[in-house]
Amino acid sequence: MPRAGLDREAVVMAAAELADSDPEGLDAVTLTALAERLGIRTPSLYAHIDGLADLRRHLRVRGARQLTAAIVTATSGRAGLDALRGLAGTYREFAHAHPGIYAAMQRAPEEQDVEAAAAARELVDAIITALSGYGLSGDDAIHAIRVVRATLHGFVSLEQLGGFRIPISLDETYDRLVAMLDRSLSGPEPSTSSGSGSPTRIA
Amino acid sequence: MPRAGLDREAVVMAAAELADSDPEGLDAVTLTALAERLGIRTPSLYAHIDGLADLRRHLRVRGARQLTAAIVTATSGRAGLDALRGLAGTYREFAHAHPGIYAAMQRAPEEQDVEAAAAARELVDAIITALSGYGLSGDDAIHAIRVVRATLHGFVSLEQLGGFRIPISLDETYDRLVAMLDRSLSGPEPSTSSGSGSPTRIA
DNA sequence: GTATATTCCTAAGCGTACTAGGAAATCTCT
DNA sequence: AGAGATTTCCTAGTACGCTTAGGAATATAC
Repeated sequence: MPRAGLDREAVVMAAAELADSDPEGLDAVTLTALAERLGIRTPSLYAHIDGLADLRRHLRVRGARQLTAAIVTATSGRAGLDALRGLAGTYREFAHAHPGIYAAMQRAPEEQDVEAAAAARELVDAIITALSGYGLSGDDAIHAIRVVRATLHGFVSLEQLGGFRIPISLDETYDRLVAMLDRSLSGPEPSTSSGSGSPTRIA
Repeated sequence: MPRAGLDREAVVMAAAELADSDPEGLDAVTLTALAERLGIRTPSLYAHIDGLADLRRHLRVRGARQLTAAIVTATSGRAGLDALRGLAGTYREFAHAHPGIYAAMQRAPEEQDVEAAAAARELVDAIITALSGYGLSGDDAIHAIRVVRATLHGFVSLEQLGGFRIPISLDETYDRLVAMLDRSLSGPEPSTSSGSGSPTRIA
């Protein structure tokens, strides 16, 4: 019996392609379907991954890294609204191009998964770096980054769930949302302030 | 063999309680676990629901209606920032109190599911009504409502996914997010305008 | 009180994840 | 190049969840 010459990368990549291409999305990623796509039997997958949960974990980490890289390339050398637009555009495009992976990233990781934690942290760091031109610091920076992440994720998530049904431009809505974020990031710190922590903490 | 005296409402309610109480969340809602909780055998559930997909559908609709009702009671008689705060607070509290149901609501409904579509529409209508005090109209209103929905959902979703790890007040972040929305809703229409549709369209 | 409908059951099928254990291919090391 | 060790892949089989079929007991309608 000839070997397929697989390794973990190939298996995870195939799973990612399956998740992104199948209309069922992430639910289409069964070990059976994945093995069939790779031309091997289901139990043979266990030579490369440690079961379905482990595969999903790899998908999550892979997606986070991919998105991080895309954000870095899209925002390096840019600042302010320019960087924010790059960030927002990249974020949304990633979700459109990789709906299955984006869905996989929306599962809470295990508590002790250090690899996933590191990948998530790098993603947040990339966003912080992209928005560093706004000159945020201390707790303000943390709150601001949280607001940006929540807003971008919320829009993309609702868009993917089919939450917007009226036939009016979603691009326009997204532009306005980005403009709102820009005003919020540029504007004066709100008076609600509660203590100023050490500068350049991480959100 | 005595009967348990169930009906569909009781079955769906038990499923909701299971989803909200179990640490596994929505994944804990299997027909086997649900039947056990109700003291019947798995196939007996089919007298009340039409399988797992149908059960999830009912959970989705039930959640949307519950959230709609909560928003209506929390915002009626209030306007402007007051109403926005009521809306935002209710939204977040609902997600905290009902994590399983909120998760169930984040699954794309079937295309032809008119009941789910109606429930979703009523939810959006409740938000529109809550924010009517801002005097929005036309396409601006649609974009504004979309931005509000995306932002609230995004924050709550990230919060549930464990996306915020730094030990800095999430309440404070949420307050700032709400303040940002208030400024955006109150401020002048952005110059990006592209046509003004008929007034009081629905987002 | 009888006929009908509903609720619940057991039995059985199918699909998916997973484990055990073995054979063939590849790698390593001299 | 060849022997031993490792890896990849296999078949066989278990466990569990969803689902259907068909029957018996209970509630409901007239």
